[in-house]
This record gives sequence, structure tokens and C-alpha cells, in this order.
Amino acid sequence: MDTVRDVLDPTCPSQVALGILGNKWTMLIIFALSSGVHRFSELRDRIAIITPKVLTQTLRALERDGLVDRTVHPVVPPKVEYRLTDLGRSLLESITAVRAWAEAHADEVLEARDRAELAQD
Amino acid sequence: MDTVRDVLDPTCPSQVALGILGNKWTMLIIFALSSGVHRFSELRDRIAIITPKVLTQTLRALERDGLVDRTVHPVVPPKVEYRLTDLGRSLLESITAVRAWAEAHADEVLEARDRAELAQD
DNA sequence: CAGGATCCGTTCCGATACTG
DNA sequence: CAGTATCGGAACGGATCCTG
Repeated sequence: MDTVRDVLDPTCPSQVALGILGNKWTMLIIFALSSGVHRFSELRDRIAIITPKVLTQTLRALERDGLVDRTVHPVVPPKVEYRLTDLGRSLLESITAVRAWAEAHADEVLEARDRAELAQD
Repeated sequence: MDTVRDVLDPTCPSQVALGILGNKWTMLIIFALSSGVHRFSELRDRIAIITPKVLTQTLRALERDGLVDRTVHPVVPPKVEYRLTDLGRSLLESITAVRAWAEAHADEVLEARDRAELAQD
């Protein structure tokens, strides 16, 4: 393993991964888009409690990073579609592993947290 | 795929994963610990620019979540060792996939960012 | 419909200095 | 050696209201 000493460098892969996954909503949106093409309001409804501002913000960030493709149809009312790019789909596979880990072990983490809270007395 | 509608629930696996991976330093520390047992100062040196405060903070969080084990040896000078738990090692495998993705595709992301910046005119 | 603008609270983070 | 204390700034996320 390398020394992680180049963590200052925004080019460092770990940094890139963090810049993407560190965002609270990224994973959710990638999963929401895993099933295909979706409109803004579909995503908003699907992720329920997300505010439009944050959804827009996050989608734009993903677009900038080349993970999501945004298509504007010049019609009234406006219609905008989002889909994963090939790059986005490649990330989906990797974070699916994380998702699987979370589903398998979330309870253990929660138990550990509870134990830590109790031991705090 | 489920509707991600329960994102409010801190028990939701996605939330748990985010709570852990969303932290800027978690991944780095997990990787730093992948090679075995390490002392505080080894970790600090290894991750270079991290401040002791933040290193402590993050390690404590990982300990609370049951991912890292902390052993204090009652000697002078103090000696404290950190190692991954079984749970931590299971996470390591999953995020290794993310790491691999980052190493394989970081350049594409950076290119996309550059293109977005140029197109901004 | 798909957002942009604004404001504001919280949380995170880093630098510096100090201690058992 | 392995932290803790304190402070201040920056980034993030949320609520509300507004618009082409």
C-alpha cells in the first residue's frame, strides 16, 4: 500500500473517491438511477426528503464528474432526464459492494454504538 | 430496489454506510490499518497531514462503530495500539472495490471536471 | 416542471498550544 | 507518547420563497 502521504493532492484516488462518496446524497442518487432514466421530480419523490436545492446541487456535481448525464428536452412544461453514464455505472458496481456490506452489517454497527453508549456511564 | 424512502431512519443501511464513509478520513484510516497493528503516531505519520485532534476523533468514531479496536498498554511512555476488528476487515474488503474504482477511473473524473470547467465560459 | 435565490444553523476541520 | 483544550473559519445541508 502506498503511504497516503499525497492526500493533499486532489488528484489522489482516495481524494477523488471521497469527494464523490463523501457527499451525503451521492450514493442514494446513484442507486436511484440504477434502474434507468429518471426525471427530476421522480428522483425527488424517490428520495423523498431531499430538498430540490440539494438534489440539484448533487446532480450537478455528479454531472461535472462525468457520472451522470443530463438531457434537457426543450418543451413546455420542461422535461429533464437524468441517467448514469458508463462511468457512473462502473461506480455503481463498486458501491454496490458497500451497500451489500451495509445491509449485512448495519445491525452490528448499531449494536456497537448502543454498547458504547451504555458503557459511557 | 427499495424506495430509499426511509432515509430519515438512522437505521437505514445507506445511512449507516454514509455515516461511516461520509467522514473525510475514515477510508484513509481503514486502509492505513489494513496492514496490521499500528500506534497512534504511526498512523499520524502515515496519513501525514492529519492533525492529532482529527485523528483521535475519527478513531474514536470507528471504535464506537465497532470497526477498530483500541488497546492501551499501561506503560511509560504510553503505548496505544489500533487494529481493525473483524467487522472492520469486512468493510475493508468492500471499500477496496471503491478504491480500485477510484484508481482505475480517477483520471476520467478529473478529465470530466476539467471539461466542465472549460465549458463554463 | 425544474430549478434558482436567499438565509441561516450545524457540523466539520485545521492551527496552535498545552498535559498526564 | 498519546492525546486534550480552545478557537475560529469554512463547508454542508435545510427551509422558504420565487421564476422561466
